[in-house]
Amino acid sequence: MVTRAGRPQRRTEALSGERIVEAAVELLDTVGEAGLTFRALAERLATGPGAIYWHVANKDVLLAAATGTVIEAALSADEPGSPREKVHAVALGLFDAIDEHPWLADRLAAQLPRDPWGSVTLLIFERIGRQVRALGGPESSWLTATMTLVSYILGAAGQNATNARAVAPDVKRAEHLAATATAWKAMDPKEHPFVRAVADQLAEHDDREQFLAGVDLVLAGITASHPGKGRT
Amino acid sequence: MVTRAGRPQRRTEALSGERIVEAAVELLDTVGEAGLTFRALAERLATGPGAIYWHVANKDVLLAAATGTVIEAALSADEPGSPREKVHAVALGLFDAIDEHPWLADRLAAQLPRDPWGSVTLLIFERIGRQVRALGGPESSWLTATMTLVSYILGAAGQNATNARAVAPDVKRAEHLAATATAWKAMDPKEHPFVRAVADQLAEHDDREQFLAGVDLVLAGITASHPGKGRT
DNA sequence: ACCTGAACACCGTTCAAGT
DNA sequence: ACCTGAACACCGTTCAAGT
Repeated sequence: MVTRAGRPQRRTEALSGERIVEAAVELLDTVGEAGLTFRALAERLATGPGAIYWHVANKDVLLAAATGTVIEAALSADEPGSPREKVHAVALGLFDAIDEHPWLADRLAAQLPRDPWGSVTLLIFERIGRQVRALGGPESSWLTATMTLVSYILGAAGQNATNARAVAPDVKRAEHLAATATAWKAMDPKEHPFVRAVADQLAEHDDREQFLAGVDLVLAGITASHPGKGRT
Repeated sequence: MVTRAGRPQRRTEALSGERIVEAAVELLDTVGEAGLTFRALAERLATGPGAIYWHVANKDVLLAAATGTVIEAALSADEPGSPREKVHAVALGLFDAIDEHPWLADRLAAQLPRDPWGSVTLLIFERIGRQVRALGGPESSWLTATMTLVSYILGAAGQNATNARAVAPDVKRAEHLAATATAWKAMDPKEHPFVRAVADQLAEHDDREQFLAGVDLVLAGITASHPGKGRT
C-alpha cells in the first residue's frame, strides 16, 4: 500500500505497480489515452521507460489495471435501498465514472470482455445480479435479466461518454443538441421520418435522466415478465 | 462505382476512396485492427503509403468509412414483418456483422458516437425508431424507448463480439463456458452468491438466443409502459 | 532485485519531387 | 490531378549493462 499521494520521500519512493497505475490514471485523465506513453509515464515517475516493464508486463495490462482501479473505486459505495435504487446507484456510479474518466469508454466495451468475465466484469455482474434476484422473479430468468441490464448499462454509459467527448469542449452541450435537432428537422421526411419526429425531444433531453429512464425501462421489462411481486 | 473485385485491368485500376476502403475491410477481416497499416494497405494496393492520403484524410476517417460500409451492408435487407420481427432483424444483422468482422466491436462503442449522430448511428436509430413508433405508445415515449433499445443492441453485440474474440480460437466456446461455469461455482458464497447461482445457466446459454432474449426484455419494458396495443 | 537508457522495429503523416 | 518514396517525429518493447 502506498500512502496515497503522500510524502515524496527523499527523491523517489521506489517504483511499484500501484504507483505506476496511479500515475497512468492521472495521465489518462489529463492528456487522454493518446497521451499515455511509456516515455511520458517514465518522465512523470522520474525514471526510464524500461523500468516500468519490470513491474508491468505491457501497455495492455497497464490499461486493464487502470480501468480496474477506477471502476472498483466507483462501485465501492454500497448504500442500502430498494433493488431499483441499488441498480440506479451502480448504474450512476459507472455513468459518472465514465464521464469523469472518458478514456473508460473505450475500455468498457473493448477490454472488460477481452478478459472475459475478468474481475471487473464479475464485480458489476454480481452487484446487478443480486438486485435482479431481489426483484423476485424465477431463478431461470436471472441470467437473461442480469445480462441485459449489464449490457444496457455498459453500452449506454460508454456511448454517452464518447458522445460527450466528441463535442468540442468549448461548445455548450445544449447548443450542440439544438444544432443537431435543427439538422434532424431539416431531413428528408421520406428517408428519416422518425428522426424528424423526435428531433424536439432530443433537444430537450438530459443525458443522465435519459440513461436512468433506460434502466427503468429494462427493469420494467424484467418485472413485466413475472407479474406478482413489487411493481417498481 | 467499382466493379467489385472485378477485372484487374492492366496493372492497377487507379486508386479511389472506395477501393481503399474495400482493401481496408479485407485487411481488417484477415489480420485485425492491428494489421491495418498504411504501409500494408499501400502494398496491397500496389502503391506507396503517401498515395492513400490523397484520397483519405487519415486513419480515423478510413476506419469510419470501413465501419460505415460494413454496417450499411448488414442493414440493407428490409424484410416485412411485425415490429418485433423487424427489430430482431436489425439486431441480428448487427450481431452477425460484428461476429463476422470482430474489429467492429471496438468501433461501435468508440467511433459511432465520435461522429455523434453520424450517418451510421442515424441509420440504426431511424430503423429501430420506426418500429418503436409502430408499437403504438405515446410519442413522448419514443425517444427514450429507441435510445434504450439501440444502446442495448450496440452494447450487447459489441460485448459479445469481444467475448468471442477473447477466447483462443482453438478453444471450443462450449468448453470455455463450461470452464468458466466451474470457476464460478467454486467462488466464495459470501462474496459472489449470485454468480454462483447462475453458473449452471451460463454453461448452457446460447449467445445469440441470449442476445435476442435481451431485445425482447427491452421490448417488454416498452410495451409494459403503455398497456393498450399489441402485446408482443 | 531493481533500474538505466540506448537500440530495434515499427507506426501515422508529410512533402518535395515527379508524371 | 494524381502518385512516389524518402524523411520526420514519434511509438511499444527489449536488453545489455549497471547498482
